[in-house]
Parts: sequence; structure tokens; C-alpha cells
Amino acid sequence: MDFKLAVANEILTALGATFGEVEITAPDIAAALEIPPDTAMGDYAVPCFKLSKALRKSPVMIADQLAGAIQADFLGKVEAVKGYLNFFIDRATYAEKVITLALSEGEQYGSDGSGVGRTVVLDYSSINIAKRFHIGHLSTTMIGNALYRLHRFFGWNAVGVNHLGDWGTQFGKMIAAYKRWGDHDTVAAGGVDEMVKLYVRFNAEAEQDPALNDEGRAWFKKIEDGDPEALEIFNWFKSVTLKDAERVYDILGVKFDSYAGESFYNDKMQPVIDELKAKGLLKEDNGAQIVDLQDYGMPPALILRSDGATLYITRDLAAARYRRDTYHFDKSLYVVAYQQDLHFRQLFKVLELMGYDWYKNCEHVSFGMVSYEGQALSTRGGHVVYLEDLLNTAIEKARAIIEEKSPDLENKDEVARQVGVGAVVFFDLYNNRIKDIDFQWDRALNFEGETGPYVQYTHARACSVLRKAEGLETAQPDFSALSDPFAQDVVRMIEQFPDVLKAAVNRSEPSMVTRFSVDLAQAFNKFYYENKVMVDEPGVRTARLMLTDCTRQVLKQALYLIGIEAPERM
RNA sequence: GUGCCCGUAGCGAAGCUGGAUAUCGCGUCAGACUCCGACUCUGAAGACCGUGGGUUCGAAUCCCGCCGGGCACGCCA
Repeated sequence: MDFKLAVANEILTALGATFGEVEITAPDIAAALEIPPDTAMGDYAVPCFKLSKALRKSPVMIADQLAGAIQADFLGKVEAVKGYLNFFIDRATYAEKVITLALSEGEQYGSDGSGVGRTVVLDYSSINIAKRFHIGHLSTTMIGNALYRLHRFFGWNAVGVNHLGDWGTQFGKMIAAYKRWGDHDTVAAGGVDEMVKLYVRFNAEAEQDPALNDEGRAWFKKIEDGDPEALEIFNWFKSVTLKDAERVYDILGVKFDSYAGESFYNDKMQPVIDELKAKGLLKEDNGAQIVDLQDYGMPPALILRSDGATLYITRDLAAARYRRDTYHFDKSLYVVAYQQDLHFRQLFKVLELMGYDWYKNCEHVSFGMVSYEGQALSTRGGHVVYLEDLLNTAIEKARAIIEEKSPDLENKDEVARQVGVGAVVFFDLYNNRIKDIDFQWDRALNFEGETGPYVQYTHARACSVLRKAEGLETAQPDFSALSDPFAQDVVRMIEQFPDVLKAAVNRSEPSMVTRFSVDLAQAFNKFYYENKVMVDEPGVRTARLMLTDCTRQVLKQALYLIGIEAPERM
């Protein structure tokens, strides 16, 4: 039973009985239902101010009259207060319905299956070849991962794309540097770090000897032309970078279905350019080919440089079309920082001008910048935190706490990893994605308060209680044992879980799930403190254990959806 | 200069399809519990919700101006 809808139906009936025909439907009323700021005021409320005009009566009068006309067995009490109609629901029934539903649906609880038969393409993480993974890449990776999991949970066919940054003259420079100073074994052993060293050296020496740059360009031209040697080195660089990145992805539990990056679209741009030309969208400006977007308040989109070379947006146009043709997506998300807001507005606008109505299904999921202790990240300036270092530090810290608090734990290494990584990921997904993050070690490694470890701990605690209850006599649950405010808060959170997930998907906002997990954990901890679960009375005990089980299940699911594991002991 | 985004207690935030007394965490202070597991509970101090207008029965929430900060604005990605 949907409580909101049930309450809404009662109101509708009472409205009809009291004021005659009204043009309003039950779902309308359900949408207008609110949860009062204080549970002492009621469990649901309807503000009657909007009805005031249509009915030509004061809100206070409407509320008063409706209160007198409503009676239903699942409603405890109906009160009219200053134009608000407040409902008190029968709490035992409420708890029973919510818990029974959540437990019967199990791991599917929270999903309405609304994505079945639909496909979403998610572009996230999108690392650059020959660069190390640092904290600036965490948000795109984890937001993308969370959205990927959320969509799958709702039944979507999700395609995760790591749109590799593997195109540009810097790769020609890298090869030139490698040919001059590098050797296979050193790079194979040192990985990305060695490649970065070569690149840094190249740029340093190129300042003395600009001819080196020509050498770099020449190598890049060879890549473009498909020269076997150039391609072999280039592809090898890619595989070394991906191997390095894979290590981090494994720690984070992040996966992709495609690694088609910029170079992949090298031979797919010409048809797009031809099409732009055919549709009369392309025009020359200062030797370059552009799409004029002046009518839309935007600077022009540069499709071809004056030397004929393609640009970023040219590749993204080709990529958008390729994804549409290949995956037939119903939705395409780009999890990219807000610096590129304009780029995506231009991209989507050009798609629209090309006549692709599916441009509407493309969305830029933009997020804030990461700075480090107040300053911009700078790889060159050494002002940077590498992701692997951060994760390892977090894992070590978790390990130390485990040694102190639960030295007898069996799989300490695994749990340390789960908790350490959980802290970092949670930190990243905690705030609205649009907010900038100033990375500070002590905050990212915080395990107390609103943090991943706190939620994980609550989950482990629930597991512990359930373990202790194994083998005890079960009885018909007495749901009236869940009528107190603390248990009710937990029930309410569990009831809201499906709505929270839906909103998180609709708004592409994983932080809603992160927030929810904290709220549920807090509510459960209060409940747990105020009510003893393991009481002698079997009916009461069973009801409280069911609530504990529900909490465990929902916390685990919430954490999973934002990419965090939930150990059963810690 | 133009466009977009952000501005809520000392700090970090939530609340933004308008609704009752603006929540949460960190930190500070005073207590309680210390019973299943780093928890939890009670209370204190701390917010003219950047600012000025407007719309509305009602604005942190919507609209406009201003201030402060960030990002972006043709041949990088």
C-alpha cells in the first residue's frame, strides 16, 4: 500500500463530500503532501492554501471542515492547524507495510524497473594516456561509476565509456623522447612515471633546441598516417598507461565497457564534416571552418583549424554519432568538469542544428573543481596528490584502526581496503557535484561523523545484531513495538529509499544517495540506542530484528550504488 | 567586457519543482550512557540564509539589480 496515495484518496473523498465536485486528482494531492517539520505535528500534511482560491473559502476553514469529514482505519487522527491538515497514520500498520515490502523485494527494493529496455551511455573517467591518475580524476570516475550502477539498478542497459585522451601532438613528442633517451625495459618497469619523465625532459630540452618540436610533430604525423613503428610505440604507451590505471580501477571497483577514446574517432570525423557542409552549417572564418552559434548566444564552434586539422568538438561530434548509431541510446551522459560547460552546450547545439532530435537526450553532468589545500592542482609544480597514494594512505589508516579496535578480525587486509577506499569515495560523493572541493588530507581521511566508515560501521553493527539473533525463536512480529519515534524515523527513511534513488537518477546526483545513507545510519543508531533489540518477548524482538535487517539491506544497497563496499564485520 | 556557476553558524555542507520553529557533521562548552562494536543521548553557545528590490496568503527556495568568488569565451583537450 502506498501511504501517500491512500491518504490522498481519503482527502479526495472528503473534498467531494464537503465541497462537491473538485477538479483535482489523487496523484496531484499526493504530490502536494508534505512531511511536517516535527513528527508531533503529524506524519503527513496538506497545506490548504492552494485550495483556498478554487473553493473561495479561507484555508483555515477548509482544513477544519476536511478534518471533520475524514475517517479511515489506517489514519489515527486528523487535525487542522492554521490552514494545514495534519494526518497521523497508524504507526504499527505503517511499519508493517514498509518493512514487509522492503524485505520481500530484497535487493531489488528501491528499483521500479523503469529502465528496462532502455540504454544509457555514460562517458566518465576518461583519462589521458601517459599521465598519472590524481585526485582531480576522482570525481568523474566515481560520479560516473555511481550513475552507472544506479542506472543498472533501475534496469537500464548501461554502457560505461572511458573516452581516453589519446590524441594530440604530445604523443608525437613522447615517441621522439622515447626514441632519443628511452628504452623498452625502463618504461616497461617504470610505467607511466617513466613516460612522464621522458615527456618532461623533452619539453625541457625543446626549450634549448626548438628543432625537437619539429621532431615531435613529425612523429605525430606518422601516428596519423598509420606508420607501423609509430603506431606500435603509441599503442604500447597506451597499454602501459591502462595497466597502471587498471590497478587504481581495481581498488575502486570501477569498470568500463568501452575504451574507445579520441584516436578511435580519427577515421570517423570526415563523414561528420561532410554532413555539416551538406547541411550548410559550415562556414569559413579566418581560414578556419566553424559553425556559427551567434544566434544562440554562443561563440562559434571550431570544426577545422585553418591548417585543416580537426579539433576537440569535431571528435566529440563523431563520438556522439557513433554512440547513437552503435548503442541506440535513450540517454547519453558526459561526466566532465564544469570547465567544459560551454563546450558541451556548443556540442549539443550543433547536434540539434544537424537535425538530430536525440540531442535532447544528451546531458552534461558537470561537477566542481578540485583544488589542493587552497591552490590549483599542478602536476608540473608538484602540487598534486596521486590517487593511488591517497587510497593507500587511507587503507593504512583503516588498517591501524582495525589493529586497535578489532585485532581479532579475520580478513583485516580486505576490510582495511574496503573501509579506507570507502572513506575516500564517500568524501568525493558527499556534496552536490557542482560544488568545488578543496582537498585536505585530514578531511578526506576522516572516519568520524558523516563519513563512509560511519555508515559502514552502522551496517556492520546491524549485521552483528542479526548474527547474535541467529537460532533464536522467531515469532509473529509485533509491529506495535515499532511505534516509538525512533523506530518510526527508521521506517520513514526506508520508505523514502525508492524516491531518493529515483531523484538521484533523474538529477544525475549521486550525493543524494550518499546523504541518504548517513541519514538512515543516524536514524538507526538512535533507534538502537533507545530500544533494545534482543528482548525476551519474541514478537517485539522479531519486529525489531526485521527493522534491523531492513536497515542492513538498504544501507548495503545504498553504499553499493555509490561504489562502496559494506563489510559485515569491521 | 560577455556568458555560465557558486555564496546558508568558526569550518564543511543539506534544504532550491515556494509552505509551519532553517537541518546535519566537524570544532567548542556542560552533563548522561559506557549495556551488542569505533556508537549513542541531553543541554549550551554559534545564522539579519552575501546584499537591495519585486512576485506571493507565505521566499533560503522564483524574478531583477548589485557585491564577492570560481570557470569559460577560435585554431589545446
